[in-house]
Amino acid sequence: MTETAGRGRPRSETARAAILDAALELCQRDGYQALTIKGIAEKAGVGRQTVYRWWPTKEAVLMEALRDLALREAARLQPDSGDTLRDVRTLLEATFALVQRLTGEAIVGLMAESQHDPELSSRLQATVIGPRRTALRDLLARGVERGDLSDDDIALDLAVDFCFGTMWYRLMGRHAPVDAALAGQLTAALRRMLAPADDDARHLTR
Amino acid sequence: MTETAGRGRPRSETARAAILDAALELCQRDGYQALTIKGIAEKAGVGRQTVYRWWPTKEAVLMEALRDLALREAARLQPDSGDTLRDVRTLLEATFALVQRLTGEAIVGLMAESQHDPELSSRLQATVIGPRRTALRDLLARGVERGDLSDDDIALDLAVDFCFGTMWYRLMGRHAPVDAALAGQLTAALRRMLAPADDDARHLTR
Amino acid sequence: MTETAGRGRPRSETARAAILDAALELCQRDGYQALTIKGIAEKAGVGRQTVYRWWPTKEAVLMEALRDLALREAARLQPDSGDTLRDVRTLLEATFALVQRLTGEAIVGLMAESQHDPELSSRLQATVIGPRRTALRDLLARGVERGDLSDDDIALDLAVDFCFGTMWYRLMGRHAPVDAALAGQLTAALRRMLAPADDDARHLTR
Amino acid sequence: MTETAGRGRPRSETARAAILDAALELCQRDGYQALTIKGIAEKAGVGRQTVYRWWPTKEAVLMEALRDLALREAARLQPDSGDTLRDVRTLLEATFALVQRLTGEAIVGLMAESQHDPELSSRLQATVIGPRRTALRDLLARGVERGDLSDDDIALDLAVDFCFGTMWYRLMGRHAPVDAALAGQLTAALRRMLAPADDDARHLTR
DNA sequence: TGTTAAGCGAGACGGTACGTCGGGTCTTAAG
DNA sequence: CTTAAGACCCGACGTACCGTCTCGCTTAACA
Repeated sequence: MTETAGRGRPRSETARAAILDAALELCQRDGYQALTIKGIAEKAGVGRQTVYRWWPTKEAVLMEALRDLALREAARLQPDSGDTLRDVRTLLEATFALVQRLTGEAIVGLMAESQHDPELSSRLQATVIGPRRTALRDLLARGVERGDLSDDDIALDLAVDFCFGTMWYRLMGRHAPVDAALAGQLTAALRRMLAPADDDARHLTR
Repeated sequence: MTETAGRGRPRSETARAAILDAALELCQRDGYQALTIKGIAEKAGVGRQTVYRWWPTKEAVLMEALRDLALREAARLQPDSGDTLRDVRTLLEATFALVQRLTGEAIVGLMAESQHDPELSSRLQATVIGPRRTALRDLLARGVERGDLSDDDIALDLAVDFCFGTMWYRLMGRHAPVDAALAGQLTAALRRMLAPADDDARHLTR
Repeated sequence: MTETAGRGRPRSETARAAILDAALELCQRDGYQALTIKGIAEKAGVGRQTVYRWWPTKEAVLMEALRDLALREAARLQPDSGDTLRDVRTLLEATFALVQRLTGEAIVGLMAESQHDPELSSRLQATVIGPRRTALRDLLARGVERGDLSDDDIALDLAVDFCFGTMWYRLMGRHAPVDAALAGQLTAALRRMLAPADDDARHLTR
Repeated sequence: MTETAGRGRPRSETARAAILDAALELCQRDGYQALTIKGIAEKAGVGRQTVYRWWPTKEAVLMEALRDLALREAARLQPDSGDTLRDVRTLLEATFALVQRLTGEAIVGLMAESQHDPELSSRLQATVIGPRRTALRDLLARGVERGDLSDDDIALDLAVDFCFGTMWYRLMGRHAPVDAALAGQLTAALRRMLAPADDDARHLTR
């Protein structure tokens, strides 16, 4: 359906994969700013035009590489152990591990770039940021339904910002690690923030 | 004291200011990636070499521009109304206003760049991120001393990450505004997170 | 034969010709010292890199332009009318015309430059100076074989220096024209210098 | 008369000499094209403005340096041994030695430059080329008066071109040395060219 | 003897050309 | 009709030198 005709030489899947791999690797090695279409093509052993034929910019190449990665990890986004905060913790740990492993540099660069590129911004949102955000939001909302958490909408959104905001802030500022321990601390803090408004906690809501 | 020799034509303060202004303005107009030393020099009405003479890279120019801004705003960093959380809210509002007004783009770009430049990373930390972070941390610590807040160290650091993490996350992702309302919500959430540890909240400290 | 691989976009002959033309024209218009690769590229309507891809310096561009000119004129270098001195005169007239028409400025500049560039010096010798020199030398040598001229080797070399030395000296110093009249005077002087050592001239050889 | 007022600090003769020396030395070391006012000033241990105050261009600096040299050598230009051709030989030997020793590079460069700078051309003529030319011309003319040489004016001018043309041609082309031997050969050739006009040589005068 | 004015070394200033690198487009021959 | 190769035009890079301009400091002649 994506392909119109069956004629002529078919697109090389080898080249596609080599380009995406090269893009991610170079971005991690030399940084987003130093990433170059010429460099990607050379590293991938591919003609420059082969990159331009399929992607308009280096941002698009990175986006596709990240999307491929994200798809492979998507399964872990919807755990359901019955314990909401345990599920939250699992999701955060998976996310932190992924982000540590290979994409921090690329995504921060893309985010910087998206400051002046609304189209990139929305694609980034749709592909990388949004799904994760939604997954966590859904998990929390399920907790509210189950009565595990209070039902304050603003607090729910803020809780998501809290988790991923802290993650990005630390990735960028490097003042503290982004690891399983952080997942634990965040989960614990969420427990307090989102505790059901029962008698014991009445004084907190004020 | 900063100058060793008194000989030769002295540095032009006019040129310095014009360059810093031009850098900030162009960064906001066209984005960090599109910022160019050539562009800065032309906008400032200055020879290109005059930029290179004093700053090695566009990052350095931006850093100095941000530092100048930060110094001018430094006064607002230590309010003391007697009410810890009111002070926190004041600090956050001031920070959000500043960041909205003119530096978001630049700082996000610098942060992206600092992913592969440890030296830039630490200067960014020392100049822009750290002071604000410390200011908030100190405010919270004072609250602990006064008994307004619980004394959990991890929770304190996490609270700072919460505030500024959310700020950066929203600045980058653009999924929600960074304004006075957010300051209010964050302050309210902090109230719950850092409520003095009474019996009801003992489990949080683990 | 000169090209190894047949792949990739072939070199543009249009660009090559435009560059050589522009170089000669600018050199004549503004002088050798003012000649600039940037200027050549712009005049030729060509990217700067296209010049640098094929020639390392402006000297190399000029050399190739002169060589092309020389090749087109090569035919006139070996006249044979049966009368040696008539042939000499023809050769000199052709050379003077060429040098007047368009290359004086360029060649003098290259010669100045070649004072500190042995490689340029030898290429200049091989391409521009040498062939002309050899052509005249051969003409004179043929005259010696035919008995038209005396066979003194030193005198023969000196005669060549006489003709072309005078040409360059006048081109540089501008104290006298380099024209057909000079060709006649030189030829006449050569007749005396190189007269066969017969009875009438014995006293000249000393 | 050249100086208007006697007030203020007098010009530093030390600086003037250092600049002229530096110019000549750098020109010989790196070539005319690579000669730079900045380089001259630094080599001379002098402020750049001190060069610009007294000379408008590097050409002017070189001209003055050459003029100073020429003045010091002027004495040798008018030998009179009674034997015209011996005097010629002496003049040529002195000239060749001078030119070899230190000025070839500079003068060839200036000549190249003078192709597009009539003012420089005439100053070069007046200072460097002309005097030598005139000296030789006068020597030959004296020979004519004495009856040592034929009185053909064209031949006389051509003889001068012959001597200095050969010198420059060899200096530029480097195909043969410019030394005392050449002075001898040229003198010998002149003897033939300018032999008193007897019957055998009548046809030369046309 | 103190004032004054020009020259001095130093070095920053606004410019321009350098030679390199990457951008994005194009034109080949090979598959 | 895609691929690798690579030339094309364009323009930013960071450097060097241009010629001009301020500095603080001599260094005399004048007052």
